[in-house]
Amino acid sequence: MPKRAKVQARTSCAVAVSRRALASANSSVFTPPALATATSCTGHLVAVFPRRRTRATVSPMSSLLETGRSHDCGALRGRDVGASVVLFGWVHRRRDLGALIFITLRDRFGITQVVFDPDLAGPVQALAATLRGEFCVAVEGTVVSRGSNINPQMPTGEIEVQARSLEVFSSADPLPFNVADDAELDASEANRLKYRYLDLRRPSLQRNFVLRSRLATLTRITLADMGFLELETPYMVKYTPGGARNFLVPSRLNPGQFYALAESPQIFKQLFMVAGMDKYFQICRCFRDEDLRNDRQPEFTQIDVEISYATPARVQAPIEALIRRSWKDILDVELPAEFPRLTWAEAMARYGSDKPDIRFGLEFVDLTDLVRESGFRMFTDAAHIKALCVPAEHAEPLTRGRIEKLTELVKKRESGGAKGLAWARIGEGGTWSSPLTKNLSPEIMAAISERAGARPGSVLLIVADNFHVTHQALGTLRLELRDSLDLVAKAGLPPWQFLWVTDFPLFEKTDKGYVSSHHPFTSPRADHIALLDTDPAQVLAQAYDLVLNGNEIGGGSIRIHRSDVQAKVFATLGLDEAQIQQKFGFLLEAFRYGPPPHGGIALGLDRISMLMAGATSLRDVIAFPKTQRGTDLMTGCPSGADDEQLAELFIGHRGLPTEGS
RNA sequence: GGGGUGGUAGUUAAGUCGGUUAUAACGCCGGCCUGUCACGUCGGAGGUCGCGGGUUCGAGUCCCGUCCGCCCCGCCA
Repeated sequence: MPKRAKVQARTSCAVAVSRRALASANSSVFTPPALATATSCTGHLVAVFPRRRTRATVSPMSSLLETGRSHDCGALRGRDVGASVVLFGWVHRRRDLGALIFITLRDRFGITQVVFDPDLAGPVQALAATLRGEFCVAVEGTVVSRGSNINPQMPTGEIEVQARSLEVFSSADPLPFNVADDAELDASEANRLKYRYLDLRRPSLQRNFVLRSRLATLTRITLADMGFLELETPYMVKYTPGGARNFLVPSRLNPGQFYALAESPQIFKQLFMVAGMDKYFQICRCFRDEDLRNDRQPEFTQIDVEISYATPARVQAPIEALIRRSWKDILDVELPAEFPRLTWAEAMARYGSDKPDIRFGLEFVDLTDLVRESGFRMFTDAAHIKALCVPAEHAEPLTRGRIEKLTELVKKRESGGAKGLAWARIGEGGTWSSPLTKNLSPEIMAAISERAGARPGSVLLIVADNFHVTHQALGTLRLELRDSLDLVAKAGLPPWQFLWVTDFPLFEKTDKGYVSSHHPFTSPRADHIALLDTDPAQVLAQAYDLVLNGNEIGGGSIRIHRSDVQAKVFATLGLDEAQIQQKFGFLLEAFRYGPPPHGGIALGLDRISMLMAGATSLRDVIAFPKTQRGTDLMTGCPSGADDEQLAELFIGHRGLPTEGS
């Protein structure tokens, strides 16, 4: 309250000063004082130093808003010197040298310096002196060369605008954090979210959203050019438990019943295929009531695609084209003509991940057959014995102490829970320095070194356990070494490494039986359909993920269009006929009426934007994101609803924590 | 549900072993300054140390609880 009053005082003082300045000026030079009044017809503060006009019909009363801007704040260059311009924008910085005042004016296109020269601008000067950071203003003036004072750091640094008139659209309270100091982020995450509209003014975030917008536009252009139809699916859909938790929306017209917010348009896009839409896409919001992460928000945006008569290649080709075009147009990066493909089994065997980062080597070396008969208990008991061989040129930092830390890492439950980490440092002449020397014969050690390509100075890191533990532990270790040894930069590969991972298992076995790895509409490989009856765990899916630098940015599959196959999959998942009919009856019914074979994919628009922008959090590419607890600090959402509305929806509180409990 | 980490002026941070008036930078307010560009310079104001309780002669600091931000595991078909 006092703060606001202060600002208003400052502002009205400015009016008085500028009036005084106007009154004291040589009136013969000015148009009548009434024309140079301090408030424009639109109610904005304005100070005008009238130009000598050839046509008296131009009314100086007209606001600069009416005039409109002639350029954005990133447009002017040396070639524009002499031009008369109108700029709108925010006061980025002010440098008040007393008589001479510099203002940098910012909009989303750039920053331009404005100079208020008392010798030339007269009464405008007094108003200019009242400007503060983030005032929203209009400036009218002449583009002049900066002469010997050019600023090579700014695209507009050759020139500046010599102000003739200034109009303050609105003043600004001192900001809760600095918008102009963008390079060094000077705000806490909480404040950034509370004042998101200010955070979004920062040039770096503006760049992210320009990029995101271009990506969305390119998606529409590229896919539409290829004959895809942009179609919409409902957000309010039938609640089907299983999979991600749904947000529920109570139905007033159907008391006690709920819609679910769609966690994906999956079923509807398949029905589009049944409907003959052939090639569909949508830039679509999805909602999942799961815990948040740095790269997971409860609502996020997918580029959703489905095509009829699909094969994996026919889905992947247009996606590759879209990605290639986006990287070319937005980042000016040429991507390879075809992205490499790895089966899931290969990806796991070589990288211990279904989304491997292939920007650096450090692939797993399988030692199982070499050490199985070694007689060493640790190895004879393990189904999978694999190693990472850190090349000599990168291995120097791996001291005993560092290896000790890595051992603790792989023992953690979340990194696989390995029982330990065996290691060996290769010395001159190939001799091992390792706790294993007393357990392994020289022949076996030599054979391991040879297979791993170990040379003097190399370090071997070995995990022996079951499939899951060995691969997860070494996969975690591989990424840790990537970061701590800076392996990506040292590898020197192109910075964008795309990869298709294919042939995922159709099911995962859990305590409660089989669950879909992808979703229950994913088609098994044609040659694996028979296995559905005999060994579901072995069935591979016609599913594919698109991976970029170790991040899953999309996933899709060929769908089941045969009701007999769909029935077998449902049965394997343990659904009985009643459940199937209740959840998916309408889909199976649709499949009775001539469904085309079909398949598709969904790409994560947020994640792709994040990676393209070089951002480290999904929040930096989502305009109004939620906190990790799923709240919006700016609006205070979620919130309670009033009793009247709750009664209308037949909703009461049950088991809600009460105050003080 | 679990693990980690943080919360001190408008903002970002420092604050030692528990001890004098809680410190700095930026921002804000006032003065000076006609070529700055993170302008400079002189001065000033500004604090519920997240909140509640406890230990103590004395708590920003130690203990217990709680709220909130962030990171991770589980979870995300």
